[in-house]
Amino acid sequence: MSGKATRDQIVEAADLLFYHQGFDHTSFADIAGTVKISRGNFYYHFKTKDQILDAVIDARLTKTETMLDTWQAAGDTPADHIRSFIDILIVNKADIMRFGCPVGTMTTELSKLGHPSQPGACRVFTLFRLWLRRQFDALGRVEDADALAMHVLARSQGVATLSTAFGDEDFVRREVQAMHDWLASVIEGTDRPAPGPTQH
Amino acid sequence: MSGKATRDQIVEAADLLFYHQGFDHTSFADIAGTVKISRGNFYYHFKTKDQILDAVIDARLTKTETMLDTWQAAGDTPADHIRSFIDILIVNKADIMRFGCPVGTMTTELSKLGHPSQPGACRVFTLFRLWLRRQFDALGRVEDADALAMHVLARSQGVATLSTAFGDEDFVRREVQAMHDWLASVIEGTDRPAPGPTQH
DNA sequence: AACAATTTAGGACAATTGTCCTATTTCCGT
DNA sequence: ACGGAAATAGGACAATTGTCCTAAATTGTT
Repeated sequence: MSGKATRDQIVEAADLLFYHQGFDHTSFADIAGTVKISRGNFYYHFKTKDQILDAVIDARLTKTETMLDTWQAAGDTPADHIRSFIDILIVNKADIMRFGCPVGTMTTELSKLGHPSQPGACRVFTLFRLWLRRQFDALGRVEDADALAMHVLARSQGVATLSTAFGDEDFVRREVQAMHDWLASVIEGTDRPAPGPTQH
Repeated sequence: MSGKATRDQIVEAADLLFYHQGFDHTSFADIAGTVKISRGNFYYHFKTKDQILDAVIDARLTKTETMLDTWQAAGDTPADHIRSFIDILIVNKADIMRFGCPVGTMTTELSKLGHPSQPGACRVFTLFRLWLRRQFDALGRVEDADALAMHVLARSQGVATLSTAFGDEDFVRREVQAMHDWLASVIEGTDRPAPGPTQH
């Protein structure tokens, strides 16, 4: 088999395992088991476990970039783009309720471990942040575009964390709807909107 | 030394280490190192690592219950009580920026590990949830009190996660202010408020 | 002071960890 | 078909893990 293909399989399996079990709790044996490769063969592709982590982060970065580009290229309005981001919570609801947000949980774990790749993992957040910032820019909220982007990120992270804790599907739907309502008030209102959940 | 005192020291040290490094990544050697106790002595107080985890969860439950009772007993208005909760993000800002929220990060980790004590850890969330629910009840928002409580919890969790990722102190202050503004609109408004961040 | 119960220290134990080496197999250009 | 490079398998290695046992030390009571 081509070495590149094996390497990709390792990265893909590690990506999933890091998401499902966490980076620290995932062992070489775990990855080898899913890829069906001997443990010794790892050393040919990656010298250390940290190198696998960096490869996973790189893969996530490019995958996220591609997804955002696709949404952008769909040609909808900036508001539609933001709505697409919010709806990740619905589309990936099953996974998020079991394992949380891949980005948030990994950055938190790496922070606790004091791992040197924490800033790298955080760059995925930055990707979303800058992309959302551009959408709010296009909506005319130039001065507070970054604050609004961070607000959307924070709301999403909070919903993800609590959905993992409680496993309450209705809660997720309710909060997603509240975020959509909030976004609508941001778009229509000339004045700054007051935040909070609406009823449904 | 009395066995009870040693046991308490173990639980206290484990509590901090689980918060700082995560449950899985914390070893008996780590705890023994901070308590200055021989590794063998653990077995007298706790048979397994999971028993230590349960003891830590119990300790957090009673500590949280005490804190909430203290706030309640202060005799302020329900709105003041909710404001006290929101301000945890400011009071514990330094720790939260380094290690995240103790409750959120532990429930997430235990979920990923498929650990049997995950529901136990989640009970700390439930403590906050029911307490917040009572405050919104007292404010007259009886029908949607639980939804409002979950909303406050989610916003706090989101701010905690992103503050750990980015380490942005201003972001925390901004979002806390936005939560206070939102709360004010919930209290004053007869109609259901529209959510979102206000400017400062 | 002597005794029994509680508490502690030190280490054994098998299993697992990440890392690394070497022999073997597979692949591809000639 | 052959030779050299790429890729893989299998295992060695020291270190660490959670668990568990036993002897020694400490404590409190008589």
